[in-house]
Amino acid sequence: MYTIGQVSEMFNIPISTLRYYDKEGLFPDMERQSGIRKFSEQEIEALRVIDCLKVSGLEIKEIKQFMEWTKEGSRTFAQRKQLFETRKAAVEEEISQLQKTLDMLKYKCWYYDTAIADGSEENIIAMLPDKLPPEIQKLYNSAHEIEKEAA
Amino acid sequence: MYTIGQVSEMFNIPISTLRYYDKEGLFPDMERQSGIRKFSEQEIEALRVIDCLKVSGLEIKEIKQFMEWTKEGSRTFAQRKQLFETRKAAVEEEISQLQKTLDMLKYKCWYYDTAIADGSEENIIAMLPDKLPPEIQKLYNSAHEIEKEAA
DNA sequence: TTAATACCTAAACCTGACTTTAGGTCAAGG
DNA sequence: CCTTGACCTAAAGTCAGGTTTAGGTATTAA
Repeated sequence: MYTIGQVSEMFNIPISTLRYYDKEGLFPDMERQSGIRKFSEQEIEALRVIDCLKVSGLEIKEIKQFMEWTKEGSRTFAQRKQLFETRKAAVEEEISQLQKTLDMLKYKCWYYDTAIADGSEENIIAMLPDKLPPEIQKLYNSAHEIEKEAA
Repeated sequence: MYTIGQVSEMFNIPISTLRYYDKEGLFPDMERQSGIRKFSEQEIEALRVIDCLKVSGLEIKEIKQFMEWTKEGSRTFAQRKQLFETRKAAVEEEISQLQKTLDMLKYKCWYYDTAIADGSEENIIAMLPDKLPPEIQKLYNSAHEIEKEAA
């Protein structure tokens, strides 16, 4: 059993945030001893799930909904599973968005590397939009949503 | 040259957002014809960069800063390159966070699959924290930040 | 005994990124 | 001529997710 201060230290989350989460109903079963919150393993695991769902794009209200399902026992297994499946798909989608962002960033890094070496952007601009070095052209196309044309 | 309405359609961005970006200084060179905004290729490319930097975690103010650098010409190549390098590192970091989130989500999917099949969580709980099936154990460890212990 | 800590609440406040509102200009079509 | 549609501005409003403030309790340490 941990106090709010200990949990705050362990997870590097402000105390005010933990209280806010509690107020929002994210720890529905948390016990208290003369008014003082006692975080058990259950709440610790809840914190990991909260972080996971938050990162996956869920709002606090929706996370609360999930926490309520867990209180309803085996009746809600299917709903909970569905939620995680949906979140998984969302995160996979987000990763692939970030990969595209990364392609743009890599392209821009190359762009400025080259501009610095050349002292100007002129040479690069002359290569646009399809005479870039092959590796760079791939990044450029990905970042500009240019699909390979039919043969 | 495009009107704000055309750009809004092309990129699926609300007109109000485009005006907001303009007001925040994200299109410092945009021309107008009798008060009406004219989006050129320059602003179109700016929009792609805005999206990229936004996704990478930059705030609007910081993106404005970048747009101002581009106006200063070759003098700011190095700063701009540095910015993209930093953003690249940030996005790589975020992707790896999402990978860990994905491990948690996969673990939870397995968890509820199994719980549904068993009709209860008991069997699973009995396997915690280190008697899970090997593949699942990996996900669990990753999601719970458990490093492999020294041999 | 008093002063520092660690905890508590309710309610106000903050921030970023938009969105909405209210009121106005201007060109084309019926 | 007058209405419709696409544009414009300034300013107020919204929303999520916290954070801060103000005031209070309980335990411990000098």
